[in-house]
Amino acid sequence: MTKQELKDFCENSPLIAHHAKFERKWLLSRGIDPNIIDDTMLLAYLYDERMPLDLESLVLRFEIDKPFKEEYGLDVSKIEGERLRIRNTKDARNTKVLRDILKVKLTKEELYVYEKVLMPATRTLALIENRGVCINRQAVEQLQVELNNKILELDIDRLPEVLELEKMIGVKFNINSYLHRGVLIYDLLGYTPLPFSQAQTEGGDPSTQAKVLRQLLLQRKTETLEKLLKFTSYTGYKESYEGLISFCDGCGRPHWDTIDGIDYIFTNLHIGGTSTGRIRSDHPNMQNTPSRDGAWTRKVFTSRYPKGLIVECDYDQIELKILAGLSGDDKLIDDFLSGKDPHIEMAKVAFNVPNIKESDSKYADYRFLGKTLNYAVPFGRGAAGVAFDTGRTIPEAQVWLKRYWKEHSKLRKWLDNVPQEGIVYSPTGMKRHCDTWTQGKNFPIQNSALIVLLIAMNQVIDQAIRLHCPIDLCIHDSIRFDLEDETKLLPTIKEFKEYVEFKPGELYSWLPIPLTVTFKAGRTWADANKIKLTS
DNA sequence: GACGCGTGCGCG
DNA sequence: AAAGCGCGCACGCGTC
Repeated sequence: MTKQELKDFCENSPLIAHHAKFERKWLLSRGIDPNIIDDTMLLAYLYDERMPLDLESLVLRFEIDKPFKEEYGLDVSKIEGERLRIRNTKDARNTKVLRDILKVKLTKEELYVYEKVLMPATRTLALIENRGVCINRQAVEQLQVELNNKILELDIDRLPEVLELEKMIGVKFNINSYLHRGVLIYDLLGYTPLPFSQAQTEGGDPSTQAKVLRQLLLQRKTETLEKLLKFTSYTGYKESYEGLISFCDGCGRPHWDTIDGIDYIFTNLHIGGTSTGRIRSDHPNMQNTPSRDGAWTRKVFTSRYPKGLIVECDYDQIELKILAGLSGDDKLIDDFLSGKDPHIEMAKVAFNVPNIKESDSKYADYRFLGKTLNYAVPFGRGAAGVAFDTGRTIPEAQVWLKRYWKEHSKLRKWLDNVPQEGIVYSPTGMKRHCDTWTQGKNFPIQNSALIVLLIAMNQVIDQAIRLHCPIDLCIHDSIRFDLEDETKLLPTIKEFKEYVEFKPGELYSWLPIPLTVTFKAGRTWADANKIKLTS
């Protein structure tokens, strides 16, 4: 078969795949855009998100075929010739049977979201993965030196309590050992453990996580604890970037490559495998690159083009808007429609700072804390948790929570009516088998937001390529682009907006709030907030 | 020496 | 009665 014949066949015949994104990646990188109409991996995921999704497990689970003692369990790349042909024929037949079995098991709503959103998304994600994320290798090496210097400057080994600890245990202090940290903080530095369950480990010991240590620091400042906090975050970044640039993943595939002298990271974006429908990223995980305190380390990610810009498109408080729409909570909806910032509104009441202004030096910190509460309290964070987050006492938090729920009575009512366990449906048509009530409350929200992102990306992906501004990453509620020509920034995002923003009721009939985005752009990912364009 | 689990940390 | 949810990854620690 010639390449042209393969192209004609793949683009004109209706194909069934198991793992369509994977097949598409290979074909798309060779200029073939296959006409895949079904993906048994996605169908199985929609049927039961807890199931193992590999073909062999599914074929056995639905009793389609007996296990092949010799063939299955064997790496396909190690099978050759006639045996490979037999194996592939069996796989193809089993995939078709599996498709027919699964399709009748799904509801009309599930099939709708499958056909209209998830199947097209396998193509979108394949195109994104094939692009790769540009990274400056020299900058990474420089960053490692920078972080090393910061770590050395802290001079942890010379701190009196660390010396004492080493004398006590007879080995070198190890920041990664929770036993070492526990003894150092609670025994040698003499800090009193916080009285919150959130400040304890699963085993009941006082936790040594940074969040707890920051609370302890508010009570009593010590040089050792301050340095310890910095030390953990610096070593964290260092390890994170070391992982990023290590040549191979666990399966021996390179996940970064040099093409025409430019380095790229090729992450995997998985559409299945999460309980809520969210996209996962692994080998390496690009969805957890530092963006808060360590945002400056993102300077190693640059545009692949000499005159290019990294452009980021973030949805404005999408999950909170969906929560407002689904619950019909008047207070939340009014806040959004009157243009108030719900996070700073939350901070004003929760921290008792009604007059905080944007010019205040603590404004950003308060807004961030308000945001954590906005995404925690509705989903079940209680008085103890809120007290822990805000540094208030539990009785204070109880009073405040009571007021919050009184103001958001409709939200409360909606949340109380979510099924306590078992199958929970999202308005998108997808379902989840929930173990706890809090999972049930969270699922429709995360899932509805995810579907918005997928629809937006499906709509914008081809335009983005056409306008020389391809998508190269997505992180839950944001889409990352790499713009070739910086002078085209304004017209490009103006066109993108048409595809990614939605009017009230346009996507979800129950959502009376517009879904808007904020575009940010910059020379590197670290300064992709220098140019900011809001609706 | 390999493995599972717990802990902690990065992100949304 | 009390409870945030969703991920991936690296490391320590204990077990086999």
